[in-house]
Amino acid sequence: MKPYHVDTLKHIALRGGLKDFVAMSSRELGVALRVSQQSASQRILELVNDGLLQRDLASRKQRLKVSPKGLEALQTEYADYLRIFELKDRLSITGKATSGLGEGAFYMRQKGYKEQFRKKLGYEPFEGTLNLKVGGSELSKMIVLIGEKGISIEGFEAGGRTFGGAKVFRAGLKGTECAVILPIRTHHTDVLEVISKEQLRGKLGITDGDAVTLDVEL
Amino acid sequence: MKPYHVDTLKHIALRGGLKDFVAMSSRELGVALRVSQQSASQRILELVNDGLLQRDLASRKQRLKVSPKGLEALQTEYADYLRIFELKDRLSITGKATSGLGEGAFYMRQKGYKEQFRKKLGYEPFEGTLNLKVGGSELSKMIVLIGEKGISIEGFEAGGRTFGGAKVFRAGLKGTECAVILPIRTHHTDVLEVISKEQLRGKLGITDGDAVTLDVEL
DNA sequence: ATTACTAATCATCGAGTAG
DNA sequence: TCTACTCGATGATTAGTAA
Repeated sequence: MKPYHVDTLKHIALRGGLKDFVAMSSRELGVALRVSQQSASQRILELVNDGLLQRDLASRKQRLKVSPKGLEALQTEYADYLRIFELKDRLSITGKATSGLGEGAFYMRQKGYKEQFRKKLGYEPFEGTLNLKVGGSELSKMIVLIGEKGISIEGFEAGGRTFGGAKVFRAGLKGTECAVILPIRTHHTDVLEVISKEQLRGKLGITDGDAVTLDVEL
Repeated sequence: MKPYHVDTLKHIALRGGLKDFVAMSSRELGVALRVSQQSASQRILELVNDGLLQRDLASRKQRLKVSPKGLEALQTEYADYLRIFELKDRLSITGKATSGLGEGAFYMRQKGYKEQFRKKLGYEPFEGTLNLKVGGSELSKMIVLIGEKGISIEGFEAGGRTFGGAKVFRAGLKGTECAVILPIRTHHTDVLEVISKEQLRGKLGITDGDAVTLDVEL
C-alpha cells in the first residue's frame, strides 16, 4: 500500500466517498491531490484494480466509493494517528453486546488456556465470553488494540489439535474487573471477546444489543 | 508536502519521535517504511532540509525528533482522519482559559463586526473575548474547525484600516450560549476566541488556567 | 556496525491527444 | 465536457561502495 494511494483514498473519503458513491471527476480529484487529471485517472484505475475503490462509470461523471478493503486501509492509517496522538495507558472502546456462537466457551474450557489465565491474570475466568460488536469509528480503536502487545498467552496442542496463541489486556466494565482476549495475528475483526471471573451478562444485567463501554489497560 | 514524507514522519512519531529524540538508524527506518536503507537516509535528509525533522548525529546511531513544523504536518493529517471518521454535527474542544492581550475587545468594539454579529448570531456580544489555549491532542480538533465553513463574517474598512474577514461557529460553554470566532485564513494557532452575549468569565466564574470544554456546532 | 555519495534503474508524472 | 491511452521527462529508489 503506497502512501500516495492512501492519500488518494483519503481525499475521496473526505468528499463523502465512505458512505456513498460520490461524483468526482478525475480532474477534480487531481486538483485536490495537486496532480494532473491524467495522474488522478491513473491512481483511480490502480485503486479500483487493487479492490480499494469502487467505481460507477454509468453516468457522464464517474462516481467513486471507498470499498470495504479501502475502508480498512483508512482505518489502519487512522489507528496510527490515534496511537501517535491519543494513546494513554487506558483505552475505552464501546461496543454492542452480542451472543457469540458459543465457541468462546469452548476455548475457555481448555486446560492449556485456563492455566495461563490463572497464572497471568490471577483468576480462572468464567467459561463463556461476552462478545462486543464494535462498529463505526470505534473500530479504529480496536485496530490500535490489535497493534499493542498485551499479556501473551501461548498456543499449545491438545487432543491432536493446535490452539493458537493469543494476548489479553486487563480491562474494566462498569467497575467489574475483566479482560479482553485477542487471537494473536488477528487483523481486521469487529468483535471483542471479554472474559471475567464472573458471568458478566448475569452480574451486570447485560442483554444482547446493549451498548457497553470497556476500559482497557495497556 | 508529499505523502511519503508524511508517512516517514508518521513512522518516526510512532517510535516516540514526537516527544524526544529517538535512536533510529536509516536501516531501521527503511525496514519500517519498506524501502532501502539508502532511500530512508535520503528521506531523512530531505525532511531535515525542509525543517520537519531534527537530527542529532553526535553518537554512532543518529537520533531523530519531529520538529514543531513536522508536528504541524502530522496534526493536519490527523485532522483529516478526524474529519473522515469522527465528524458529527458537534465538536467538543477543551482548552485552558487565558487572559488575552485585550486585542479581542478592540475588534469586538468595531461597528463593522458588531452589526454582523447581531444579524448573524442574533445578539451583540459582550465587548471582550474569552481566550482558550488549546494544547496536545485537542489541537487537531482545532485544525478540523479551521477547515470547516462556519458562519461567514465579512471584512471591511474603517478609519483607514482594514479589518479582515472571519467565521463564527455557534457553541455552548457550560450550558451558556456563545460562539467561537476564527479569522479567515488562519492556519496554525492554538488560541480559540469565545464571544457571548454576557461576560463569560464573570457569569461562569472562570479564572485563568481553568480547563474549559467548548461544545461547537458545525 | 553506521551515514550517504554516485550511477543506473524503475516508477510516477504530465502533455498531447484519442475515443 | 468526460476518461484514459502513449510516451518522453521527471523524480524516486536501489545497488554498489566510500568514509
